[in-house]
Amino acid sequence: MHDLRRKLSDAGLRPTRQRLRLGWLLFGSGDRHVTAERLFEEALAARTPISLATVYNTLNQFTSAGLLREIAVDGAKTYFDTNLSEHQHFLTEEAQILIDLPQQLIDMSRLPEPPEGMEIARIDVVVRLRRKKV
Amino acid sequence: MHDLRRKLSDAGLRPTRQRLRLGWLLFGSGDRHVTAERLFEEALAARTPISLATVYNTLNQFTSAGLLREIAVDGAKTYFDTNLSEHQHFLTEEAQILIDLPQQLIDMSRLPEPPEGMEIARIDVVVRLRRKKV
DNA sequence: ATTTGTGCAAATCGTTTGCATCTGA
DNA sequence: TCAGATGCAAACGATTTGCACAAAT
Repeated sequence: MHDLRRKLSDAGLRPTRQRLRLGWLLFGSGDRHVTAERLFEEALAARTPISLATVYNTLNQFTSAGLLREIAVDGAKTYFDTNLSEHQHFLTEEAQILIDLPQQLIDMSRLPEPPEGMEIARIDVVVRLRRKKV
Repeated sequence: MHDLRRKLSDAGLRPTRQRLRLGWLLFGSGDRHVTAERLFEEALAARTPISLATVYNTLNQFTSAGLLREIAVDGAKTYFDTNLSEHQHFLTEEAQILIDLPQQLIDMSRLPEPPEGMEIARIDVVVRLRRKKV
């Protein structure tokens, strides 16, 4: 509880009602992958009066404060991940659900040389799944 | 030239003026990474009367016909790749330019077991680059 | 003649923003 | 008190779609 207030103020964010609520939903129960829309619905279901715009703003603020990580999945929607460690994802095509991959897939020893003057910022890996046809 | 007409009709697509033009721009000069907007500008520059909607439609048709591959980069824009082989990309953050990676990054021997009833459809890897700070 | 493609403008979808109003330190 | 947050609605940018017209088989 107080960790959360702490977490927010350490990040330079005022612990407002809605930020505490969203923080609680996000960080209260292990690793999570959420979209803005989803989190908005959860907040409403939890009787937290909040606007979708605030959910978007909050997710972005949490992300630049380093409390969340944005996940690069193509398509329209943006996902946010509470698991900040280096890891990758399964993505199920229909349900659009993300699952953490159990291990590193990248062979770091074979990382390519980036072009002159550039460095590697991040490597995104998404393993797309489809329903197995029988 | 006739390859292209051939390519289109093999794919069940009528070789119309605009499809031939776009096909020519796309497949006429090695591997390419394009957005709809970009290809639209090129077509106009090449004095091909075409509408942006048709460019979108055509890119999607080419993709479902297996002539193009969609690249999963997060963010708003969708990229299409004429290189159909298994490969990955560098992405420069500001310029939003894609570059083919010289080699496979994925350690295929360590591919994870997909969840029950699912199979791996595709693995997307994007190596994000940033300008090296001096 | 029939089917398929094209162009335009309007519609959609996720996300952002401007601005007036509220709220927490 | 007063900077910073919130909510709403309008703005946005990429993409899709509905429909009348045009072109290909």
